[in-house]
Amino acid sequence: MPRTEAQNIKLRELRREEILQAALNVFSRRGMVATKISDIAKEANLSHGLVYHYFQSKEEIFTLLVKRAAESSGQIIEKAHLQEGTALEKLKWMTEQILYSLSEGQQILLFLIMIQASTSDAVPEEVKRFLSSEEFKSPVHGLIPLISEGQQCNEIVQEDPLKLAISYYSFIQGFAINKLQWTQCPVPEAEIIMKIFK
Amino acid sequence: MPRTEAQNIKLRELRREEILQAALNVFSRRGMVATKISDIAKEANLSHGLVYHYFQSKEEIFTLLVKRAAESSGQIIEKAHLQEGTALEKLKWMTEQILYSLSEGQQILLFLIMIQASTSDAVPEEVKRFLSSEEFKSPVHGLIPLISEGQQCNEIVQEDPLKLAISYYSFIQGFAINKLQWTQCPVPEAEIIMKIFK
DNA sequence: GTCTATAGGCTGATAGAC
DNA sequence: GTCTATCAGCCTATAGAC
Repeated sequence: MPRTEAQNIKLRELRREEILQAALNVFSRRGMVATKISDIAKEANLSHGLVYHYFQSKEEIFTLLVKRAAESSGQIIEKAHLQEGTALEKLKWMTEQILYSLSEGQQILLFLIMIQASTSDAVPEEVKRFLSSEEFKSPVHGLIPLISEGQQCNEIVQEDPLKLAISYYSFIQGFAINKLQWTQCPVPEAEIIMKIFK
Repeated sequence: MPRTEAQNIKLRELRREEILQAALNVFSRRGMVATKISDIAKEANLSHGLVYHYFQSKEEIFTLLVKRAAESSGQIIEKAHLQEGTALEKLKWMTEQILYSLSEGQQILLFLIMIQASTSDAVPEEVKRFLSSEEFKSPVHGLIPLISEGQQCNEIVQEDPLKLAISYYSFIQGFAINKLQWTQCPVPEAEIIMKIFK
């Protein structure tokens, strides 16, 4: 009995995910340009020709991962807004979530893809367009409303919210990089970084 | 009258510097692999063939720049140690120096080369060897003595010095990246980041 | 010292067998 | 769906003219 159409679509989707996951692993450590299609194929245990059966090009794969990373970083800020408690409590919750997600699993790899995408000139045009489009909201700007809210009820120091947001996000990005360089580096407590708001 | 030998050496050294500077400009934005020798040549206004008259390979140029960046980041920590004042004052002085140097000139480019070198697998073997050699002392470890000193006279909070050093250095690295992404981003005051030590 | 021309190798992408 | 073989283009590095 042949597989139904729905099953075929599902299988195809599964295989695409396998390839995307493999690509994420190699892209995040080697960057887009230095990664060969054959590296991705090897990581996913299939032939390089097959990668092109599922994706049109290396650039398409990279672009998909960048969009996924952007979505993921947008979601955590959204979730923080929806959290119970004061603005400062929401920020602390978010910080704990991020530090935890950076210390386990592959969330950190999405983070690094995002850093690559936004710091390198050698990325597909579509990535550049996406990052400067309305569709993409930078994490720094997503943080500002939360910080301003905290300042209004005097939970957070009266500094330029933009500078605070940049400081906060710098720490997060920098920690992701540190973690990649040195996998077993200890994870600082959320309280340490929260001090910049006090 | 022909140039003396000394003048020739000097001229050669100057031209090498021009090429190194051009390479730093393009490497820092595109990464080593995505940078073509012809990109460097174009940036330095000379032919790609001539680059090979002064350097053996693209990898040699990149490796030289990594070593230069490592030296530069080591120097700032050394200078901080030699500064007058308490440990906390030394740290603040260093933070101001770094934030200033990241907001002007090309110091930031060396910083970014260092980040690339230590986060990417796609770097020359010699860079990997250098970064894991005794010769190279990571900034995080350079900071620990200063932090411990501050803790002994109770200027600095009694937290794991390693976690404090990681937090501090994460912020610095992250800010360098932010600055690259968004050149006109405002520079936070040193006081903001110094709060993590309080 | 500086350039242009080119060799040689690698890789992204495709074609076609199974 | 999956693989292997291959094409075409690009890039590093060299050779050789000026």
